Formats: sequence, structure tokens, C-alpha cells
Amino acid sequence: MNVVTSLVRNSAVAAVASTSWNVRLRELAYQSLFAESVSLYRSMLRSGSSPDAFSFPFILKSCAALSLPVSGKQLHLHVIRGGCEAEPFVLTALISMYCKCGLVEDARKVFDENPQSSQLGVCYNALISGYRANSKVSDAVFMFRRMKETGVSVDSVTLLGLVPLCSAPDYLWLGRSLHGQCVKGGTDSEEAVLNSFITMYMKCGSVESGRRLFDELPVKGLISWNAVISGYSQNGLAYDVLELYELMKSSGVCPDPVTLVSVLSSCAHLGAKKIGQEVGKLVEANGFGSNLYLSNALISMYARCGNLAKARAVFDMMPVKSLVSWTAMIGCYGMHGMGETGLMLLDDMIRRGVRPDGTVFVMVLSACSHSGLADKGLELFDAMKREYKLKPGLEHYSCVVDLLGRAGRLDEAMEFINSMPVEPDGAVWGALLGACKIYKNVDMAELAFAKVIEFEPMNIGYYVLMSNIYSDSKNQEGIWRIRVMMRERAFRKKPGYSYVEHKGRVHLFLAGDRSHEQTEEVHRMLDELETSVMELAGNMDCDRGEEVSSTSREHSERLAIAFGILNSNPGTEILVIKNLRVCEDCHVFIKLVSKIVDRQFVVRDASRFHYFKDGICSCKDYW
DNA sequence: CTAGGGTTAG
Repeated sequence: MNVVTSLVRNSAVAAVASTSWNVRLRELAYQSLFAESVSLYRSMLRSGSSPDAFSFPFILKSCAALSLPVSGKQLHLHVIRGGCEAEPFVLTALISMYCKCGLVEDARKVFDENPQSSQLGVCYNALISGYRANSKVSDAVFMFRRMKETGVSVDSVTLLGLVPLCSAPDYLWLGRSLHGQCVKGGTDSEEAVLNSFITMYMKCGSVESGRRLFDELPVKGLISWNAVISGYSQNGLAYDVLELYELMKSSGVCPDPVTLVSVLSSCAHLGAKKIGQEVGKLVEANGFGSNLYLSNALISMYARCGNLAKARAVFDMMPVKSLVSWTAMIGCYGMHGMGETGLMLLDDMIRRGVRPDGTVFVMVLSACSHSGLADKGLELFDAMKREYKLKPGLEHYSCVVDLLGRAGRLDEAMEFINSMPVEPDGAVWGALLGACKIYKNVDMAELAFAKVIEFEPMNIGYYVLMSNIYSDSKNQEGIWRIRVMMRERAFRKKPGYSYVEHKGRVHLFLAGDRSHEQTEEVHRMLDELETSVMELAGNMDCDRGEEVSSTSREHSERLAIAFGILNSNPGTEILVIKNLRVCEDCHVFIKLVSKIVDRQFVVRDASRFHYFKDGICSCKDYW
């Protein structure tokens, strides 16, 4: 009798003990204190208390969150020893743990060994999103098929696991069909599911579909705004991003770091300095400064808006830097013609044990070519292959051609192209063509041009470049030939854009566009400028004066400049951001205008800044 | 008492 009562009492004590452990485990898991949860589990074992079906889900979740595959496997053994594997909640936690630790095969094994689970739907969901997270797309789709075939009901969590993988071109059909079924199945689809559809459409470039879905949302939460804003940003619609950002704020939704990353990257694209600075202040005010993504975005925003010092300040303040941070900072120096500083930073990075990747070398090579460091660049191209075992891509080859070309080593550039182990593309031949323009080599230019239009027959820039090469060598027949080619190809009118930021707003100008609210004043300003430019061109005996006076004013750059001069206060810097279009007339126009007005210009093309003062661009080899 | 999910950088 005595023995029995003591046994009963002991097991009751053990049960109480295990419950209080579980309560504590649950608390820690809820507060995302996963490391603490793992050590609590260890002390639970040490104290002789054995975990049960209520303990395992929490501790498995902690292992998953910390991605501890070894501890996870060990836990699995404990689960088996405790006879808990078939417990529904333990089973789902196990599958999820294996998936999060990157061991999808083990997850699948657990899944296959327990086909009778009462939570089969949840198991499928965990496995499907596990396959997705480990980028095993076809396996995820296979499991989804099996799920439907066996009659397990598909719920919103299934969709959340499945839809994000449907932005891959191969599975777009599936995404559309899922969306269709959702619409048919009733209007009460969860917000999260709709958000994932928005992201899916955005990722595969159907901005319109994504936007329509967004507009139709009954409630637009933070994540919906983020999905649509980052979607526009990824599709290069920077102007719309800023518009949406304003709308978001005025609808009372507070931006978070995810929003701000997209907004900053759009500011960088547009060169929207003021808005970018405001966002920078917001980042500081909200204590988002430690967010790695945000800091990286801030660096490239400041860099592309011309504020090198501020970019460096953000970079230096970062307690942890990722490879992206280094890349952005090095690219920043390359962009501003400070190749040497960029190279010093590269050394610094390598000294600190950060391994450069292919993208870093793109930045480094282009920094070298813009700073006249041809030999150093070639040396680094070699080091990239030998020391870092990186396989150069076409982007690297075109950098090297640019490097040699800008240095005037045209024959070497040609040899280099011929020795490439991969087929050169349009960018490679285009780099050579650009070099031929600088060094007035018409024969090689003709060769490069023939090649480049094989790859990019519809890129109008190359035709203009070739035409200008003929024009430099006074080859009228050549110019005429190019014009005929352009006419034959009937280029669809894709006007160039220029942007000017003024008082926190971005003003967009298209060639020949008269929709701007100040269009009358802008054109009047343009008249004045053109008159002065022509006088100046006459006085200076400018060798392109004639062409400047004869071209139409339907260029976005000109409209943007006129707007800038019209609206900015005397002495302020006008920032004209131009999408790269090869148009010499506008280049000459910009040079001359900067002599007329008492202002400095900063003009940005695709890869770097050009600072104008008194009609002189700070970089010698340009235009 | 308990499991499965969506948005972010060069």
C-alpha cells in the first residue's frame, strides 16, 4: 500500500512539474526567445522531467527558428523514445522543423511514415512551403497535386505556401488558376492570400494585374501597401513608387522598413534627393538605423543622389556590413570617378575576410575603367578568376572591353573579344563601339556596329552612336546609310525621360511632352535659353553650333533644364537626371547652358555623374 | 495549453 501511494504521488508530482515546464516553454516560444527555450529544455532534461506531447511542439519550433539541424535530429529521437511521433501537433512541428533546417528529405520521410494523421492538411501545408523555401518547386507542386487527389482540403495556408512560387514563368499558369479558383470560391479570401497574389503578379511583371487586385482590396493593410510598392519598385516604376508612398501616408498607414527600402531605391533611380533625405531622417527618427537592408538602400540612395560623404557616413556607422554594403559603397566611388578610393575599399573589405563575388567585380572593373586604371583593372580581372575562382560573366567581359577601349587600346580590346570563351553579346560590342567613338576609329566601329545590331537591332542608341562617328569623320554617306536603316526598322517611339526634383516633388519630362502644368513657362524659358545658346555658340565658334541651332527642342533633357532654371533659386544646384540616350545635341546644349546661367549642373547617365561648371564637365573623356 | 503562412538590398 505504501509503495503504491508513493508511486501515485510521485507521478502526480512529475505531471505537475512537466506542466509547469511546458508553460514556461510556451511563454519563451511566444516571445521568440528561442535560444532561452532551447536551454530551458536542456535543464528540463537534467532535472529528470521528461518532455511530453505538449512540450515537443514548442521546443521543435525553437530549433526550427534557430535552424539547428543537429539538435533537431536529436529531438526527433527524443520524440520517438517518448512515443509522441504520431501526436498530430508533434508531427506537424517535426515536419516544419526539418523544412526550416533545410532537411526537406527528412521532413518528407516523417510525412510518409505517418499517413494517418488527423492533421494531414497541416502536414501538407508545412511540406509544401518547406519545398518552396528550399527551392524545390516541382516537388511542392507535386505535393499539391497529391493533396488534391487524395481529397485533403486546400486552405489559405496552402495557398500562402504555393502562390509565391508561381511567379516563376513555368508556374504562372498555376498561379492564375489558383487566383481564378479563389475568386470563384467566394469573396471572403483572406487578406494575406490576396497579398501573395499581388506579389506574384508583380514578380512576373504583370504590374497592371497586381495593381487591379490592390485597388479592389476592401482593406489595405501595411503588407498590401508594401507588396504593391515593392512591386512597382522592382519593375523600375520609380515615379509611381513615390506617388504610392504619398497615398499610403495620407491613407493613414505607417511605413515600415520594408516600405522605406523600396522608396529609397526609387529615390536612387530618380535622383530624388530631397525625398531621399526625408526618408533618411525618418529612418533615424524611427530607430530603423540598425536595419541592414535599409542602411544598404540609404547608401545607394545617397550615392546616386550625389552625396558621397553622407553615403560614406552611413556605411561607416553600420555595426555589421554585408557584402551588399561593400558593393554599394565601392560602386559609389566608381560612379563618382574615384576609382582609387574604391580599390582601397576593396582591399579593406578583403582584409576583413569578406569574400568578393561577381557583382563586386563588376563595380570594381567599371570603377577602374572610369578612372583610367586599365592595368589595375586587368590585374583584378585576372585575380577574380585565379584567386577567387569566380567565372566571369558577360557583364565582366564588357567591362574589360570598356576598360581597354577607354584607355585607347582598341586592338587589345578586339583581341580580347576574339579570345573570349563565351559568345560576346551586344553589351560587349557596344563597349567597343563606344571606344571607337572616342578614338575616332571608323573601320573598327563599322565592324562593332554590324555585330552590335545583330544582338540589339532595336536599340536606337547604337544607331545614333554610329551616325555620330560618321559625322565626326565627315562621312555624309555613312550618316545617310544609318538613317535609312533606322527608317527601315521603324523604331517605335520610346521617348527618353528626364527628371527634376523640385520642392519634394519629382517632375518628369518626356521628349515632346506638353502635359506638364508649367509647360508654357517651360517652353518660354527654353526659347530664351536657345537664343542665348545660339549666340554663345556663334561667338565661341563652337564646332557643333550649327547642329545645336537646327535641332528641335523636343528632348526631355532640354525641358528638364528649362524647368530647373525657371524654378530654382539662383545659386542652387540643379540636378538633371537623364536616362541614358545618346544625343549629342543635348550634350552640347547642356555644356552651353551651363556657361550662360550662373549655376552648376549635375547630370547623371546610366553609370556615373557629370559635374558641370562654366560649361566644362569634370570628366575629360566624356562626350 | 500545442502545428502550417505573405512583403525587403547591389
